[in-house]
Amino acid sequence: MRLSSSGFNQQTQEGEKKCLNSELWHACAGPLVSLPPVGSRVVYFPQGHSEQVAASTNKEVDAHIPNYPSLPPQLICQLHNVTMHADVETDEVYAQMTLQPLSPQEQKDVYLLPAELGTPSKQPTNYFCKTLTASDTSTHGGFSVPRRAAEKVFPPLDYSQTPPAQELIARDLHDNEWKFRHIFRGQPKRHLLTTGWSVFVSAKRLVAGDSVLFIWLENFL
Amino acid sequence: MRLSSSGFNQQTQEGEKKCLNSELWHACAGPLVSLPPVGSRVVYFPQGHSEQVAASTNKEVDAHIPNYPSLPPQLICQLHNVTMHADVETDEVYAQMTLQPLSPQEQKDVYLLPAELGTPSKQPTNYFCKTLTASDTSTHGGFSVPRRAAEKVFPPLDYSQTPPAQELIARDLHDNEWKFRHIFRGQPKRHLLTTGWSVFVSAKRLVAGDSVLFIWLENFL
DNA sequence: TTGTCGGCCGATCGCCGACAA
DNA sequence: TTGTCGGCGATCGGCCGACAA
Repeated sequence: MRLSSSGFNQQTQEGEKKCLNSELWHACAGPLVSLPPVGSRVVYFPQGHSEQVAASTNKEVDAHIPNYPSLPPQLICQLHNVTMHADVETDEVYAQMTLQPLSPQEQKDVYLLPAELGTPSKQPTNYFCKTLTASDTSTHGGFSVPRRAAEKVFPPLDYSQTPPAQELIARDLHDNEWKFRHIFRGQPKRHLLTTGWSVFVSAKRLVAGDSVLFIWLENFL
Repeated sequence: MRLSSSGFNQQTQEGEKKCLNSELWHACAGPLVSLPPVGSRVVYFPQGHSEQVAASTNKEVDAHIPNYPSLPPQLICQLHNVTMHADVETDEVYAQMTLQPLSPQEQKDVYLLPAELGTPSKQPTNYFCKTLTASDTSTHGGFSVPRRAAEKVFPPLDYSQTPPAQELIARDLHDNEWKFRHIFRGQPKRHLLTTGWSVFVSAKRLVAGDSVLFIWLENFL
């Protein structure tokens, strides 16, 4: 099971993109994930990290990961840098952190919490997540948008037109742009993503059971 | 530029497969590559290896590769194991070797060359390699087989039929099976791979300029 | 409300010889 | 000898509402 995601933005100024990616990253990571602030002290467990790397990589890489029998089981470190990433292949989100072990003397020093402690992992409210059905991923048709989701998250349609439709432009975690035709049609009426959807499905290699997450950042005037 | 390859075999006994993979591996590696026999002594250059790994992998893996400033620039080792591999994504061939550093005393010991020294890197003779043209990789048609190659490497056709055709079954480096329709038709007559070829092209993500290598192992009665 | 389907039409795939490099 | 092309039938993609869960 995998998760793909897109964020819409209104092509305003620069600097929005970083904001979008951060919000999108947190939306994908979920509310249980919060990142420690730069400058804070964290505990690093070498053995656990080594086992995790060994388990998640193949044997060949194992050969390059030596044992350090002399290492203590845990190290008090200072966090120097945090960057948010997403796997190029799977869009799985992860964070990369630079840690520096503190000497025993440094550990005794007064620990001043960094002022910016707790840039909170604010979850976006204008988002929706759907598990893809067989029809959603089939080549036979498009993506069926749950009604409440479309009304809350997507830009409003002009319902005076027949059928109401618009082009949506979204960006994924890698800042790639995707275009979707959003239409409100059928009997009974429903929201659909048609043109552009199948390109997204095949590019992300989505199958039934995977999930997609959409967020919407801008306010409309 | 990439290289994909296939070997045909006649579904005889077991144990053939390993032979096929070894021959196919050497055919892909080329005549300049020969593997040292198990038990022989080899020289390992840690610095060169480290630089090579750093250059061929991304930055994140770099973080897991520490420096060993105290290591000597070269280590005399004994070769314990050699296995042949091919990259799952690209079919690039490589070998994995297990080395054990020898103590100074062991290095002084008499070095008995292993008896099996020089299992030679025998290059198969029944093979051909072709650089793919735009027509070969286009979805418009199949694969044009050079005439001499088809006559030397492929199983013989029954030319009394019109048109002469047969189904070829081949295995790649990962032992996956591929089926191709081999037909001799057109004016002037030529050998073509039609049905099944486009599946192979898209699965291996071949483009014009890549190469394919076919070998044929069995004798026919 | 929304998942799946039949209908339908246009785009692409893929097999064929013609032709020329 | 073989790379590319026009031709053409068959298949697939993808948009539509019908229908039912």
